[in-house]
Amino acid sequence: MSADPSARRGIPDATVARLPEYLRALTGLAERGITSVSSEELASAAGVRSAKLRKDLSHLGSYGVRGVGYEVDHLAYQISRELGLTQDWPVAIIGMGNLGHALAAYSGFATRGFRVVALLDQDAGLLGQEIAGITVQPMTVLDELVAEQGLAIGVIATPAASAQEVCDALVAAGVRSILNFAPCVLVVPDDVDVRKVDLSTELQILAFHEQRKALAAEGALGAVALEPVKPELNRVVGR
Amino acid sequence: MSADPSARRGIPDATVARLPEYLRALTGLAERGITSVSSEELASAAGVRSAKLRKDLSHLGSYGVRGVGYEVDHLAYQISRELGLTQDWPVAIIGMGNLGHALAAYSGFATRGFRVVALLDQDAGLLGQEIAGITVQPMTVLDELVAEQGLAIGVIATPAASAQEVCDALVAAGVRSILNFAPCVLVVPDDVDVRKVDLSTELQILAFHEQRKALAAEGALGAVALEPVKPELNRVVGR
DNA sequence: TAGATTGTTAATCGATTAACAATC
DNA sequence: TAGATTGTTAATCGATTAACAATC
Repeated sequence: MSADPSARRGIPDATVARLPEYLRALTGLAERGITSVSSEELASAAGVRSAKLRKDLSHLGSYGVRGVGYEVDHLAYQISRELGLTQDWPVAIIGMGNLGHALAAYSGFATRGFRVVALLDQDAGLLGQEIAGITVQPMTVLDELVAEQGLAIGVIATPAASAQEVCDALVAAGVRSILNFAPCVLVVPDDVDVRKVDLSTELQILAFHEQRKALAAEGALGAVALEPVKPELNRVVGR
Repeated sequence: MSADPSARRGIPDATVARLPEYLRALTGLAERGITSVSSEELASAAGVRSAKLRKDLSHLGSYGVRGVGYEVDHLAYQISRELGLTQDWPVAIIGMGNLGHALAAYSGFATRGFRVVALLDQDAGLLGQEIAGITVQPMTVLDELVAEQGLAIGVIATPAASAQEVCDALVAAGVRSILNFAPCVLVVPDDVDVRKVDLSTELQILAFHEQRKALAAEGALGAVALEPVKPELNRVVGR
């Protein structure tokens, strides 16, 4: 609404969801030694239109220079700060099955201010085992993790059947941000945020569009062009 | 627009994205022996408001009975059909690192009409190895998979550096639906759909909201209630 | 100054919500 | 018929887009 940084409140959800992609694009440019970028170039690297990018960035403040563009390092820093990535976020992963294993070993977490401080499992058989250099602990250490390590984010990688129970334990310990990989709806208090990643759901959405394309190819839908696409770098369906 | 099923075209993206969740909720009800459900009950199980559910379902047709509700099995079938899940979808996973391993072993794919028909990797060292009962093959078999197995969906689980190359190979072979786990933007032709799952992005969005909550708790944002929440079962941020 | 590009405006589009007439 | 619940309407809200004035 205003260029005054103190007046920026309520960044739209849709904008927040795109900031990480902008940040990644900027990091890539910086690695290639590029120090300045226009909204057109950055938008192209992030797979969006330039108007959308400028609108998004306008919610953070006025960090560009008219006629010139954006300074890569400065904009990257501002986005990092807005996302809260200038601080360190301790993360716990619960559920050490195949997915939990993969998440524990995933280096992408560490790259952006996230630090896996604990791996937990309800299965006593896994306790003490070491995964990606971290010892698997029981759920009972949650209170301690919150109090002593400042744990604020929990990642649920358990089967659906135990996800709600694990979620309840996280909430009881004071964790208010949860990333849920279990294919189920979690019931939480209002002040707890849940984001869900569901592999099967993503495939089902793809299948819907794939089916449409197959039907269109067969001509079953007549001569109507099914999706009059606009030119865009990365055609992302849905969302 | 109309209850005539032949007139239903262009189901909104937001609706399509929720259909898998409705389907899952219905499956759960069916397993518990429940044969009939109201929009209020089903919405609650799926974590949305009943008005939204009814609006969503109205795009598929008129499958409820006023004063009574929906027949669980029938509605589940209609949603399955709409999503294209009454047919079998062959899927190939490319990139057999930690994540690829986990995806190959993930049983959630098989439950809903998806069948992993191939595991591929560019690394010759992995070829011939067996993962989750499937032999790892080279990228060169792609053409054959499309021609003989009807492969239509590819899952990219490679590092970001090779994702575009793998994507190009998939597109060249005729795959038009891609689920991308690599943290990068893929450039594809207009008729190819890409959905992206990015673990790090999800955490960054959580961090943004977590930071806001921490600031609010400190009182740094004054006495203003930060997010006047509406009562909803599952509080999901963003999207 | 002339050229370039931002930040903002205003129009458009799509999604959500509450309310209720239709109807079982 | 009375009670319940759907499917639809209309209002509201939020996101996208194109165009351009501001300004480096």
